[in-house]
Amino acid sequence: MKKKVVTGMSGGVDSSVAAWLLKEQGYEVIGVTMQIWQDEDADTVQENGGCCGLSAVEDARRVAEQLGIAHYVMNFKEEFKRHVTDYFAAEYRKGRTPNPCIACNRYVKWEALLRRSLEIGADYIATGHYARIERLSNGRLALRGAVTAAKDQTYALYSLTQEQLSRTLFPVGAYTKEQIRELAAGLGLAVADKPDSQEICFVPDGDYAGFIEREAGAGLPGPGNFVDQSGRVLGRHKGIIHYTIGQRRGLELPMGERVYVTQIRPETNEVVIGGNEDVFCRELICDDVNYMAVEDIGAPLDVRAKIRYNHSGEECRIEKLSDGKIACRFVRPVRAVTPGQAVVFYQGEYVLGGGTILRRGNE
RNA sequence: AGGGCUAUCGCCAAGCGGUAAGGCACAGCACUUUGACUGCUGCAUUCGCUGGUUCGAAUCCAGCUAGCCCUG
Repeated sequence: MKKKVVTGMSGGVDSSVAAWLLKEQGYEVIGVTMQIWQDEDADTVQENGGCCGLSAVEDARRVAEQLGIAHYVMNFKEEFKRHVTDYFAAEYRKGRTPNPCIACNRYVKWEALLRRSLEIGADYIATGHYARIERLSNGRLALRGAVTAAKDQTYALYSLTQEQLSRTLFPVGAYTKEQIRELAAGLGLAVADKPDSQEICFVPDGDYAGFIEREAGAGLPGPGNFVDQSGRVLGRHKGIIHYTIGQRRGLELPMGERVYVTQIRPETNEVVIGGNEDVFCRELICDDVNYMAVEDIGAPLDVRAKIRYNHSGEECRIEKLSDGKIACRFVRPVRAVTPGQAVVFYQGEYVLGGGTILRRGNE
């Protein structure tokens, strides 16, 4: 009997080809487009699409029809609002910098979508992410980097549990982006040339602060002081939610040299400013850890860590602390360790695990 | 109300008679399936104001205005 797989179809090239690949592999494919943000609103439909683009449903439906597979729309607006949108605003309000894609994967795709998929009798869920899943010799399932390192998306998927991994298929992970586009073109899919998505899907204009203001309304932290390391006031800032660690642009501080945000202090509503050298450090602490390639870690381990989505990774030694947090000490200083962002640990091409950055370590 | 100094792009700042450097900020674009970083491009027909000298002035002269400092 054919295994059933629900494929999340965003209307983009990757997930479209993913659905086709699975069908070719003999699965019974059910295309599902998640309704997570706005309603299909013709005048706001953008060309860029995206992992959760606004024109998603229409494109996905057309592809499904072309591929000869079933297609449904599932409403996850509530889950998305609670775990992504609200979380996003709450984090900024606390002076942290969230990664909404990771939250969306963790709570919306691999909790809500997976649960509902299993409920309708599916054996797996699949997406168009560039990653591979492999069974290790220790019996654990782990993510392995995509064949094209440049497109690798394992960073955004580090939080998947063994149970979730055992129910997941990433068919495009074994291909390069070029191959995927060629396959799409060969199939005559209209989305073959659709641009890659970028920016936060629910903030298509890039103005995330404006989004938070519109969504959160009143009660946001207001203007405060820009200060230097020694506490000297350098100017006024527009409110803590407008800044992130390592940021230079938008500060409106003519200091004569380039200056960057080195710290955000929600308690005092201050944003600390410093030179480029001040945004580097060699240690960080993370919590909310998910172990993937291993069940746990004992002795300190030398691994490679990525501290943001587009990060080549840096050698470091990780050590588990008594409270379950992990201290990560880098061989070379890393730039802009940012609370709220994820740190993902790699052993070779495999994801060992990862966590949420809490703060810089004690240097 | 005597004496001195300074007034060049939003901020800082070159320029010293030959036809407005640079940095920061800012804007746009590129890069990017998070926020950032980074890169590229743009950004004073005009030098506090008014006259004068000169072939030619931001650069010299005079007056005015403003700010700073010193002296009753």
